[in-house]
Amino acid sequence: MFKLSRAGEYALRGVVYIASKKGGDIVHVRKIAESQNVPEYFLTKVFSRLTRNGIIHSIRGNKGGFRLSRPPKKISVYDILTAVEGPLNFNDCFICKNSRKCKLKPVWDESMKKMLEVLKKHKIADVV
Amino acid sequence: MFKLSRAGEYALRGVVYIASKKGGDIVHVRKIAESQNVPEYFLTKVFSRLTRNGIIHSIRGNKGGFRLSRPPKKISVYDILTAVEGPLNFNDCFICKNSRKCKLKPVWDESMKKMLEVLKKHKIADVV
DNA sequence: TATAATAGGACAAAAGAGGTCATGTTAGTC
DNA sequence: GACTAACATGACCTCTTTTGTCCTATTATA
Repeated sequence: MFKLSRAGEYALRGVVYIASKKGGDIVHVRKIAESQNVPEYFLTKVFSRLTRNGIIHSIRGNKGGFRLSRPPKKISVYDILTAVEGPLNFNDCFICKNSRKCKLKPVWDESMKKMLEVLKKHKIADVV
Repeated sequence: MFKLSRAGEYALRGVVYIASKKGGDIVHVRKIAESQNVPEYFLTKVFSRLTRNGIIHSIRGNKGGFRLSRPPKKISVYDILTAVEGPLNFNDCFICKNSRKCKLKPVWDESMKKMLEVLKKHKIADVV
């Protein structure tokens, strides 16, 4: 049930990899894919989601690549996962769509909230 | 990513339904399926997992059915989900299988732990 | 013995995840 | 300006997992 998707995993590893490079260094997807032993084309997809969501910045054209769009201490694990997976919306996880007095949903929501708090608290700078 | 499976949802709703009945009352799967508007045969499957894992007790034969195998205040949401989904093992969710000094895994583990604490804390008696 | 319930395996259908590819766009370099 | 090497994106394929159905066996009651 609570499994991290490949996309999420690759995104985290990719961002950590970029963060481990010097400040404004531009990194190619191929380089990352090779170093992390991850399928290149798939990683491209994942990175474009990170780009669209403002986590990383892409430079197109020859000599292009990616760099972080803000310092690692300002990017949380949560930011990356939501960028890749869409909002970790616990309203989707409704238990009793039928009854609005369902008491299970608050439990589920609370558990999600606790989890996300942890993911928000930890920044990429902490895990490089 | 963090979506409750149908199996998990049905299990929770089924157990809550049984708990809402009088003490030792025996309930038929068909009855539950109808009242919860859930596919009967699938619910059968889910319930057999709950039975195997000691959450509910099955009575076979004519006039058979299910009842809780312990009082609702001793059954947590966590118990039910793990019975249905298998252990919510966060070791499966390894991020960097490669490097054992990966700093992402502790973050993931911590977030899982927080979430599961909530699911363990809340008992069926609280949500009936 | 008939009946009505659970047990569980086999299997089909549907959904989702993971991965690949082809084509387009962009910008640096010669 | 042409060439080249990078990202952007949509289409598509494959594989796995989840969800759902059905059939047969087993069990217990009346």
